[in-house]
Amino acid sequence: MRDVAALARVSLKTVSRVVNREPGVSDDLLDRVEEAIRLLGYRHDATASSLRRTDRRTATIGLLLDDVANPFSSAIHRAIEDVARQRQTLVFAGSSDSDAGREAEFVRALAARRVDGLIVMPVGPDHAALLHERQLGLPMVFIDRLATSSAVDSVVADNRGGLRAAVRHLAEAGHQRIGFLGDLRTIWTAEERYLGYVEGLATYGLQLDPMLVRRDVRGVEAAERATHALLGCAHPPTALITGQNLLTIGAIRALRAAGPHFQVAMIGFDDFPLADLLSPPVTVVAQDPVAMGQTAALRLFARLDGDESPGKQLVVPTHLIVRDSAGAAR
Amino acid sequence: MRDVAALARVSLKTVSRVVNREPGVSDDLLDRVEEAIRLLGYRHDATASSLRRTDRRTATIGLLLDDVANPFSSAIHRAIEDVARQRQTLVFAGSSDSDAGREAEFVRALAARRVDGLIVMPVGPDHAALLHERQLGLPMVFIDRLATSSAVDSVVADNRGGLRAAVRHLAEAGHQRIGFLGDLRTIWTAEERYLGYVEGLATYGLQLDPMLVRRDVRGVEAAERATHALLGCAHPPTALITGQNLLTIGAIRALRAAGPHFQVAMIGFDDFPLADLLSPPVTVVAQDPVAMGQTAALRLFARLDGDESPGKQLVVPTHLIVRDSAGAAR
DNA sequence: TTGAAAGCGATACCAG
DNA sequence: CTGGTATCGCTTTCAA
Repeated sequence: MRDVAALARVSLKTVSRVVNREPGVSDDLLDRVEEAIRLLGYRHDATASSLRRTDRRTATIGLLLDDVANPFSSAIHRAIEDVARQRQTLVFAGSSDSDAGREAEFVRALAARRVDGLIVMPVGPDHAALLHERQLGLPMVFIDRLATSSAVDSVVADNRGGLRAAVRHLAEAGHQRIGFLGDLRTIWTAEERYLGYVEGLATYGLQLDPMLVRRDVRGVEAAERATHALLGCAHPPTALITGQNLLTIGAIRALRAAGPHFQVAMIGFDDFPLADLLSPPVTVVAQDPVAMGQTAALRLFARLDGDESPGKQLVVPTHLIVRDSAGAAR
Repeated sequence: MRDVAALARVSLKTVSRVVNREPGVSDDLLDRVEEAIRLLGYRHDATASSLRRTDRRTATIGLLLDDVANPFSSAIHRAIEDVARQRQTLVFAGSSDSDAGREAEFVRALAARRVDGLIVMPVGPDHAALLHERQLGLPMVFIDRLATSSAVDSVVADNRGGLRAAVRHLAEAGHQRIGFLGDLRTIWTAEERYLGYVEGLATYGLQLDPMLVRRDVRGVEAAERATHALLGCAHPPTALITGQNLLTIGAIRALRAAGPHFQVAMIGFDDFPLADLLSPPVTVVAQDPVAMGQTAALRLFARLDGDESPGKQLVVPTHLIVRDSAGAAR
């Protein structure tokens, strides 16, 4: 910038005005500066700029997901990117793999780079480390998992409602023995979905049989094993609800291995591509990751624009997509 | 940092030494400084640090993909993140949507934030804007699409080899009329796969019938329409090769609509989850996005570590996964 | 081992 | 409309 100023024979401040498109620069100087910028291949340094600027904005946000390669997470990521771009904001994305240590490390790294805000899918129920950063002044929105503190907003899916709808659908088809596969119970959504399952059973007059429930199941292969175990027990379920997208896939594999067409009805939580082309097509409780991402990003930017109201808890509806895997009890 | 120095009654430089774990600070002062850091909730400012530091590193890289939500892209993203984390480096991720304007905008934004390097899936054959940034000093690795310049490295899949293998597999099963669906021909991989198809036909003594080829097909729905058109023509193909993951899905939908079990054999380029559970299971040419991402990241970091050799072109193998959708001609 | 002073690239404030 | 000067938070250089 010094070089530009020297070449254009103006002051530093004038170059700064041109670069920031501030009004009140004569056409003559404006041309000279722009010419000098082109000649020297000058590139504005946004980091130095934000250091000196009063608002200290870096036009940068952090996004911490469970795994950027999971389709649910990457759909959220994309939705957030689209909102951020309209604000000329770049997104640092990272994966926690449900590991509190990685979460803490990532948040530290983001804070050190002075991101303007953070959207995070918290790893566990203990938000102390995250809230510590929040108190130090980092605006924060939780996505997919509820905040207990009113210092942060959260955007979550209607997990319980979705599970109740799934139970209802199966109960109305005559199922009495409905199994459930759930992710790590430290994950908020896994707990909520389980509670929705329990509520659903109660609502539709069904017994909760602990033998039909497998929790803390993580990943495709564990789900496959858990489903096999469920099918092999003394009184196997006639229907199965899976509480996460990878668990759904594992259960489908196990049911498929047990017979060419499912002998057991099933409903998955979270829709996935090609669910309608499997045999049978898989009934699911669909979430809306795009709406969740958009909502979270808008909330964060509202905070950056000065919204100081207490933390909101925003719930995005889920809805049952009836395909064919959850037919009548046999 | 000033406050920390004041509270610990030491100089700024001493605090800097403690924060950067430089040797040669007495235990006494070290304790005092660490205590002050804790008391004040001091957070190191990595942006100010890199501004002053001689190497000017920000420990930040940019990653520009076609769409962060595409499973192929997000697998690459994850692999790059894992390599970057070992170097304490954060990743800015973004989607170009195959739009040259968005690509240029994103690269500008990254350059302004002084990323240490860039991994990019170039939108089209014209790399002028990207190479301009490269010349200005931004280390750059192309992923998935070949660089024509020796100033950048590229990591690509063996697209032609994969396509030839697919044609061979179909030819050996007796197919004579093999159709092809390709993405925008401005995309390097789309062109390469088409050329591999043409080469394959020539190698196995088959005629290239332009009526069986549809190019510039973009997205699931367009692929569905193109497949319907292909099936409806005077001499329809007995087998179909799709040149991209979304096109594969569109073709599957169209074939499924035409009959419960594929009347037409097919092979998709790029593997996808559940391909083995469809009816019939889908034979594909699998890429290895994780290896591609790792390789690209390692290449970039090698450059950052001072490797000044001419740009390398690294090819990651593809391999045919034979399932059941590409059986004998009927 | 420790610190004082200069300066990274930019913006803010105020004077002309 | 334009420019000089202080300063953002930190590292570097060099002297003590």
